Amino acid sequence: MDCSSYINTSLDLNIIPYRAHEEVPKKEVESNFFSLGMTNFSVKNESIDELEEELKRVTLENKKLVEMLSVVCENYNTLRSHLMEYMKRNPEKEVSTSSKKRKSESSNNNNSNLIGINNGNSESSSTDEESCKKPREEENIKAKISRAYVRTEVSDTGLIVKDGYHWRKYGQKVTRDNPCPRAYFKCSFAPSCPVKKKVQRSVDDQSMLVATYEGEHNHPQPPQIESTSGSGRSVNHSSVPCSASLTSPAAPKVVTLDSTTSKNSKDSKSIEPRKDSPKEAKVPKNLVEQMATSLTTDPNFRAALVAAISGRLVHNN
DNA sequence: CGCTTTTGACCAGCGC
DNA sequence: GCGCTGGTCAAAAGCG
Ligand SMILES: [Zn+2]
Repeated sequence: MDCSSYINTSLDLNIIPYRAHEEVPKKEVESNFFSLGMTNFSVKNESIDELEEELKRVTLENKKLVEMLSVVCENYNTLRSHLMEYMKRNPEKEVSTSSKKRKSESSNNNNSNLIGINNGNSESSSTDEESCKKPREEENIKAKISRAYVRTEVSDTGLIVKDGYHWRKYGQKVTRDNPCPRAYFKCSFAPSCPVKKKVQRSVDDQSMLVATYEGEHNHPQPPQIESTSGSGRSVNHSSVPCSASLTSPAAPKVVTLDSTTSKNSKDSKSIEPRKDSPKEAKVPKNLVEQMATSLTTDPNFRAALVAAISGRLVHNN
């Protein structure tokens, strides 16, 4: 198991499209390789042991990097949800069908929107097939129902999806088509914020949480520190590491990033997103968070992000 | 002490 | 009308 995990990890690392995080650890790696080469020249037998040792260290670095990646993914998805909210509010004409009935829910299925949220673990992100195919029809974007597939550990029994908002659970039901219970959440800002969400495990993959969001937040995210412990470094929004390919409408298969090895039960069942270990404070994490917060609340930045991502979406189609 | 979670009761569509 | 099912309410319990 571990071996395969390691392999996956390094594979992920190869995919990492951004460089900001790489630089510091990369130096270490390079120096490791360098000393490794030196050793190789001098004694061959012992170099094998050292090789293994260096391999371990490099693997460790890989894990760190993957952790960073997951952090960045989380940040990205937070930003993305902000973006969705913004885009939906922009053409805001039809505020609410205020559909709480099943029939209207099914009728709303047209403009349902799939988004991915990184739960610190693997995540998948996909946008709705139809509404994205025709971004010209801006009116499709104002979908009030979005769906997120979140990958968690099977051992994690909690139905908690960290998306940056505070939720209050108000119900739980076992549905007929799924042995796993479904949890109902309301935004903690209710009733001023009418957003609700349902979270249920996928029938096929018990490690997959399906979160269905209804409505849009009419408030910024609560001052929640969103980086996971340890590796919160800089926030690099320029790349889109977590965007996954679209799902076929019938089979919601999702592409996931394998970062399960990096999150050794650190965040598995706690809503608390941070348990900052003081050791890792070499980097002014608070500064980074401040920057991220100011960015996410800056309408100019959001507008720019909207433009960039919508352009990307158009280009993809 | 205030907030959240739990959990059974209750209510409203829907199919028959 | 009746039963099934999904969604919500609200009192009690739990937690920091
Ligand atoms: Zn809200």
